[in-house]
Amino acid sequence: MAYRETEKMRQRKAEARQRIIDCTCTCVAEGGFQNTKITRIASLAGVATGTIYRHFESREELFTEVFRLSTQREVDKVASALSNSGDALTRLESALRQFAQRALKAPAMAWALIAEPVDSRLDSERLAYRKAYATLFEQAIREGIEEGSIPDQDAAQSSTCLVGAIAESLVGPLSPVQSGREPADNTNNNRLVDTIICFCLQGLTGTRRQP
Amino acid sequence: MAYRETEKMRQRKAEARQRIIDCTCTCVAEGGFQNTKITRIASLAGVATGTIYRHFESREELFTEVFRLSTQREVDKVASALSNSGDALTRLESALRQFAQRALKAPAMAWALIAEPVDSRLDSERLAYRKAYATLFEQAIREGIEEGSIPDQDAAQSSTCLVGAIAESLVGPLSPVQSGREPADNTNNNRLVDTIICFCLQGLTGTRRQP
DNA sequence: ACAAAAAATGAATAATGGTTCACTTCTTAC
DNA sequence: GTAAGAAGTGAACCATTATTCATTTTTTGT
Repeated sequence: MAYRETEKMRQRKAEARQRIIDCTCTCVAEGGFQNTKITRIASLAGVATGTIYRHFESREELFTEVFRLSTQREVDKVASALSNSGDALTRLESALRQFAQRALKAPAMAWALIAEPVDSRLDSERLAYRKAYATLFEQAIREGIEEGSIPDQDAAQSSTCLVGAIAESLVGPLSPVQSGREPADNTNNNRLVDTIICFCLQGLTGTRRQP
Repeated sequence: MAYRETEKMRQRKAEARQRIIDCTCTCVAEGGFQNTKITRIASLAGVATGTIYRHFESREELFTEVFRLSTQREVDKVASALSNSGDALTRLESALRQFAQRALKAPAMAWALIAEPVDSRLDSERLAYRKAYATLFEQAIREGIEEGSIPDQDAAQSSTCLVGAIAESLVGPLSPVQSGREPADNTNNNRLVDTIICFCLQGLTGTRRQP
């Protein structure tokens, strides 16, 4: 025997893999998945194109991994907002806010995750991502109904509406900057988020609110 | 002079063009835009592939045309619902219902128009399609505010939420049938539509409703 | 130092289906 | 019937990148 994988090599490989993932994220944040070429990732990561395939079955698998990691981070933040103390409605409001605000803070990546045209396999990841949000919201709505802070309703259906209303509202603002559109500032973004949340909470509670 | 285009030829060409469009619709209703091959359209329409290109610049242009025609039909129905008599809120409700119900009645085409992963040029048609709905809803909300049937709010923003909530709610039910999913019946569809509409109208009015 | 084994390389390859275009067929006017 | 011109044909072509794989480089244990 001559070569055995050592801890050092295992670590070096893990680093390369991570670097590939990070550089893919960079590319995606530059121009979405569509425009992300394997050659570009390789050159950014300082490896040969063939090396990518030592770490990932295919471009698609790499993209799936990046999509999952990126969305998991977002979903976790929303889950964390929902796990705070307070009544369900208040926690839900802060979770919805988290969802929208974080997207507007990192618009390029959010656009790729929410609205970029991607091929069908990546699109099914997107469905799962939206479903993950909906499931979290649904649970919170159930709790709200239980404790009385939210009126009785079809929690699964309402949660889907919440995801749709927020995502649709983000599509415009997130779309890659076109000439002649002024860049969104924090103030505008905050007003936008308030308005979306107002609609969503009214939809949930059937009680008039001021944005 | 020898050959001049006659009325007869003009008509024959128009018929061929229409046949190509119709067969494209058929293909799209079978498997979406993605799976629609030029060769299949040609064979269905009884013309050679090259003939398609006598009528349309490219596959993409043909798809764009089909997308526009199909969506226009839907948007027109919604516009027509909005032009009935009655207060704005009532007309809006019937328009939203129209949107959702028609989609569920022709699920394959609706899926292609609303949720199928398509390439970016067709996707911008989809944005325009959603924008067209939103603009119609926005106008009705304005009228509602004016006449007092809807409380004051950001009509543009609310209309976007309406489109998002409905579209997102349709994605699941419209998704190409997977094994193990029972086919939706009218009763279920009607309940689904009622639930969506309830959320939407509560979001608009901030007044509790029963689905 | 050596050889076995793994990892890295990157130029060549492959797959795909939309698109082209040289040719054939059809239409029209005389 | 004829010829000019348009429409129709469909097999061959092309463009694009992800992927492959024969070769080179690196790592490891003795």
